[in-house]
Amino acid sequence: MARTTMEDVAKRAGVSRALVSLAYRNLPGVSEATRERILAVGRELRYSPNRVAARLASSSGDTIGVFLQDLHNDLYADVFDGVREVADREGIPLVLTVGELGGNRDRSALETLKQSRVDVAIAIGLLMSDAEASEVAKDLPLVVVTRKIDGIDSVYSDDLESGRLATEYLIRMGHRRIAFLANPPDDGYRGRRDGYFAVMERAGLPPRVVQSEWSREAAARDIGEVLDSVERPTGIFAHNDQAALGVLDALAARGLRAGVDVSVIGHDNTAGSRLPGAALTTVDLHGFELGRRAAELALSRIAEPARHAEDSPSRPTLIKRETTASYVQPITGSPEASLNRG
Amino acid sequence: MARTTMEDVAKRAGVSRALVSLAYRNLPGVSEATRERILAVGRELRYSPNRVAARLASSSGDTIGVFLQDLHNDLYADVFDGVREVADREGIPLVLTVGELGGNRDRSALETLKQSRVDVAIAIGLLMSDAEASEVAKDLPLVVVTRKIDGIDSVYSDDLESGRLATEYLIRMGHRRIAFLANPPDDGYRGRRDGYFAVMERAGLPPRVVQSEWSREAAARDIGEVLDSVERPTGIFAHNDQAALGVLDALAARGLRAGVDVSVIGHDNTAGSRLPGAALTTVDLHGFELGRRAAELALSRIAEPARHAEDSPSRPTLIKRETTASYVQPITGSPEASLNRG
DNA sequence: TTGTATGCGTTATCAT
DNA sequence: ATGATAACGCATACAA
Repeated sequence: MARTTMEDVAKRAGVSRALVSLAYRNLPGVSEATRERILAVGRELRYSPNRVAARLASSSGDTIGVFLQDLHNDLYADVFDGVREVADREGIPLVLTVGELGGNRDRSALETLKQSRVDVAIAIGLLMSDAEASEVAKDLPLVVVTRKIDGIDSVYSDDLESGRLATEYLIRMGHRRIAFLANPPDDGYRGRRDGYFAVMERAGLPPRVVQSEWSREAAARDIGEVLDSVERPTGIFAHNDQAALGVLDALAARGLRAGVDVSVIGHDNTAGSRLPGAALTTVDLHGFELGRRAAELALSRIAEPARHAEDSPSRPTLIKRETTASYVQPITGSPEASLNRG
Repeated sequence: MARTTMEDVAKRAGVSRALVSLAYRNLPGVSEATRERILAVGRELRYSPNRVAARLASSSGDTIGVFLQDLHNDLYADVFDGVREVADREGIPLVLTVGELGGNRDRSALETLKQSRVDVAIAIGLLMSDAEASEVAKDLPLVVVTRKIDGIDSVYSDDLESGRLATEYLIRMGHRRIAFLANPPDDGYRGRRDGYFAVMERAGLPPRVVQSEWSREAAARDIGEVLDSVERPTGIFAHNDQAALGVLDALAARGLRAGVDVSVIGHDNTAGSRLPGAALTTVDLHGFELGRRAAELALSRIAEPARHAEDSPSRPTLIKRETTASYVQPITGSPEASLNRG
């Protein structure tokens, strides 16, 4: 099965291996006639070039590795699409590797990429610490996406701005009790929180952070406790859409209406957020575009391995949908009312 | 950068390459002392084994290729998780390849897998024709998932049963005008439609098929026309969740309420369908489990390359949520009323 | 245009 | 337990 080698084809076609190699790669140096003949023989013998051997022999591998943190997160799929668009354009093969929700697989997945001798790896949604990433980057040129790490090519959306956009919007809508549903406190991924804090402080409002994990279920559970408290927030900014959907779950479970009883903002503008039922207000970080820029950086890294690390930041956009609404002050002396007096 | 080879380590440790190889693979034949020393030297030299070279040299590659039709479809992510669970257990590396919504990439993606010399490929959501797949399978052992092809290992859920489950449920809920929103008429993927037809015929109801494409947007567009017609269906069975969500879009755009004005059933029980807003009634085909079975078949194919192709069918499950409800007969002489007289 | 020789970094066989 | 050496299938610099 796929046992025939270049040698076989060469012999059968009465030429040397070198010619077969050139013929299959559409390189100059072969007359059109012999190329035809070689390919014909190849088909006849069901020859299939061995990429493994090719990559080992070739000095100029030119391969890009891609690490995807989670196949269930649509944002990453968007980013991947962007990466692939430019990889296709350049005719560069992609080698994929997939992580796992908590980030426990980051290390081994990147290790696999390194051992596969990709020239550079695009890491989408990496969770390992900055220090660990820098360590990896010593042996494997990295381009991190949705994140910024000093000394490493970084493609990201301005998370501080995201935090500001979301929080300011809620405040403008009249909300005062605004909670931030936070991701686990790993390195990186602090911008949204910082933006939230900055705006809350400037507005003289008390921040309220709800720690959670990397899953919709955890988000529903953790925000649930807060929803059951007396001082229930009227606005919630979740660190990403998955978490925001968890908030919607928690609201639904309590008979509360998103966009009516509580306003919710997510982050990423993922496919799920666009759902007619969800209609989640969210912050778009333009995943496809991030992917394209990451691939461009990867290419430039291949072309110039020793160049300085580059940053490629961009601005997020607020997408207003139906889970946010103006805060309407309750009629009686409820906790909400007293808050507004303060 | 990752330039040091086994040779370097061997030299530095004062042993032969062979020993280094054995040491790194935890194979017997190396004394514990020298193994330690070798690994120590390896770390010191930042040595990273070259998988490419290893796979070329190794006779027993034992690698599984995985083709994913679409990164945006959560079902495939579930299947992948299942595949990976058993691959991890067996310590077998996975090589990934990603397709494209219409299926235009099926061919080249499988070709890549073949050229990468994987021992067997698990094809998730393949769209190419049975004939084409059989052709590919001549050179690359295949395990197709969510599909059944004669002569090829097939892991699938009984789609005929899915079609029956969904259609019968709608009929039991009192619906009479039930439409099927169909996927493109490729080879394979006919079961749901056939099940729909069978049940409709048995019930003496006129079937109504709405042809569509592989995307949510197309589904919204195509079902939209039907919704605007006079003989609007009261129940809609969509070939998968993506399409069903498109139906929800179309309903929302017309001010119609899913589960009230029109009942909708999807297929796959994908994460999106569980959304609180969507709350889509759907058919679960247990993706994770499909993935595990596919991986098992792949393993058995590696162990016994010449064995006969095997089928691994399973039964789908109806998941009742909120987009379906009993059909309530309109009061006046509307089209609905006249239908029920007939 | 075509052919030859050498190397790529391993694994695996066969000695020692 | 350890070492020398032949594959593995191809790319490539060089010679013809």
